[in-house]
Amino acid sequence: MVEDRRLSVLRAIVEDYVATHEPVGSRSLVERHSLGVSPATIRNDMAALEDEGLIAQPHTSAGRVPTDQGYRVFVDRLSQVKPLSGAEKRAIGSFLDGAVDLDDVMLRSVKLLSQLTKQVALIQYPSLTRSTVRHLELVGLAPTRVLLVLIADTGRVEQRIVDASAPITDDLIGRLRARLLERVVGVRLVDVAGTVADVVEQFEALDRPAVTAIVATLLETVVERHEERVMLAGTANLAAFGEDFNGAVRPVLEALEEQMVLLRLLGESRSSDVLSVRIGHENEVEGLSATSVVTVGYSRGDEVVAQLGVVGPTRMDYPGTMGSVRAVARYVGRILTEQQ
Amino acid sequence: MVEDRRLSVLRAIVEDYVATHEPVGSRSLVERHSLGVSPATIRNDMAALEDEGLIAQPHTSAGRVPTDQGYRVFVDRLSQVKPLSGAEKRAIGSFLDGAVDLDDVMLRSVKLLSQLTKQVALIQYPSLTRSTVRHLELVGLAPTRVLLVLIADTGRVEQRIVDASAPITDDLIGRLRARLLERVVGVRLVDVAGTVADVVEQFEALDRPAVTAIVATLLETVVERHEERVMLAGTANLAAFGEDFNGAVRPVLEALEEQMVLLRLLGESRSSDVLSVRIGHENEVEGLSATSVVTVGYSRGDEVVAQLGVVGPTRMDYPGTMGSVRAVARYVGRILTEQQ
DNA sequence: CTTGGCACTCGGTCGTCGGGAGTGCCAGGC
DNA sequence: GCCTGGCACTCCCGACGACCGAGTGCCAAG
Repeated sequence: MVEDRRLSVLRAIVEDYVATHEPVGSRSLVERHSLGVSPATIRNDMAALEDEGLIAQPHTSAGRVPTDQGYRVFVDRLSQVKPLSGAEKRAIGSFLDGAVDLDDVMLRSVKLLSQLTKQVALIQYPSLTRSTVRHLELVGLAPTRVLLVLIADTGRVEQRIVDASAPITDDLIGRLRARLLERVVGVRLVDVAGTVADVVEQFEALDRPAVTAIVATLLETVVERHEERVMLAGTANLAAFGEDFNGAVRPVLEALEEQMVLLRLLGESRSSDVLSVRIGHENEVEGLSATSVVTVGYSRGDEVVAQLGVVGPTRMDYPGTMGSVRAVARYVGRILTEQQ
Repeated sequence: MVEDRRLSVLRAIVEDYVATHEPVGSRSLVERHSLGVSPATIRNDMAALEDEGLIAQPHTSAGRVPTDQGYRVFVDRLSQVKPLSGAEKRAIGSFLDGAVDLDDVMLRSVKLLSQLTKQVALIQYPSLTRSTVRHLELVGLAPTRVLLVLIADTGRVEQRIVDASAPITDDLIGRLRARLLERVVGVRLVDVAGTVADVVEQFEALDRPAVTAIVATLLETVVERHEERVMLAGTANLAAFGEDFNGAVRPVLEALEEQMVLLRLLGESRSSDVLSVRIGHENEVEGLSATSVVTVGYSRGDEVVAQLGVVGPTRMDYPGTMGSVRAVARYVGRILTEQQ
């Protein structure tokens, strides 16, 4: 009973702090929430919550502020994901429809998410490794140069210029193309290495240098995790976080410019379609210890193909953010699935 | 003679202000530069420069700061582009080599430029409209869906999913592909509309809906200025500008997130390979009136195909920035040209 | 366990006050 | 005519101190 009220107090503190961005005191707490007890009682509860490490005071005798642990408890036990309003859902639908290709879907989704949440949004491209090859094309560019284009069934197109440093005739390109096509179309990318292994041997010694170069590039394209590309939007919203935590903008921007960091952020909860929330120091990425990251996987068909999410200040509106992230993930999944 | 000294004073003020970020007074000016006259004389010159609108004082009785016009004069008449050091040139070379495709070249270049200048760098993709079609591919995805891939001789690949809402057989795809190939390969993109105009007529009535949809998408792809894509890097450096002009970070970030704005920034000096410098209010883009934009065209062969440049605070190191921008543009041009 | 009372802490704001940097002007010198 | 040293003036900035108010912790009583 008492324990319950304490948690209510914690919830109230989180909500007020998120709304006002100011440490919240016992008096304003009883005024804004009908807790049915006096400020003095609240103070006792607060002292207890502080002992548990869920809230803290910036300075002696100032209001309380939730700690990372406090947010953790709030997210795990005290809040529910807030579903979007009908208007918001319609906005999502109309915003995402009309995307012309995969890049466009990614771009629109990430912009939308940043606008909905007023935070920085990220989206990872659908995984290539799990998908299959839909088509492969070789185009001669110069005597020794070939453009290799690989089209996956996710709609993703990868292109590479191969410099074979050995002459490549159009005839050779044609034969190699045909041979490769019969070996890779419909094959999962991860399996391509196996199916093309003996292709080189099937060509005359004279052609082998060129063929080897092209096949090697193909394998690179397939193996290198090119699905690990991340798109970003809403960095302007960082300035708004900054109101309070100014100066911390720089490390955040730096972290966000590093693809590797973004991948770690999204990757930590890989291949799960359950909302993941990492709060403050729970993030292992340096420079993002004052931010929280909310991510979720999105699917194509019934398989989770990548992650999307947002980065924001720890004092964010978790229920709302989680609702938006989940909703956008579902819409993206729907679009990818339909676009099969 | 006197006029000359005044300009020297202006140059000294710009250099000191850029170095220190603080208003510069008459005394420190004579100390740091061997002007051969007394502070009082400098004060007279400063008063004259102020009358001409080239410098200003933030408050009565503070040092002077260059105005946008002052920077203008500095750039036009008082400074020379600073060539890069040998080490820097080598760094550029090794950094840009090893790019695997066009996207990679763009990405590496823009990152490099942002690191060299410690500012925000932009690069525009090579213009598609001026280039020719190298290859075109149609890939059937679903009964009514086709993936259209267009490869330009710049190395640029455009992809579109076409939903014909009419069945498309593999046979039809094959015939259409062959027909289109003979009409578009080697043709300049701007001329494609002309060469494919009568293709639809050559198919049976039954196939026309599908063919029309595909050709329409092809025309869209060609006409829509898809070359107008811009890549960005170094936004973290914005935080460093912010030391002084804090709070102004937000509008800048917002402006930079808008593709249209970036295009205007780069486009204003279109198709010229002469360094363009727009200072402060000379920029028509709202929110960037406290920044300067240095851009230059880069070429493929002997034709200027797009622009690249940087955005930084008006108090930037113009000679150094201009040197870096020009150098990177030359290297990018070289790579694109070799990669013919 | 709750509550009202009370003393205490401490951050933020405001006004005051020199110090210092810098200016503009003036009169004298080259 | 231009340069220069001197001088009074302006004004920003940081330090200092006082005050106010919000908020706390503790205690004794209900």
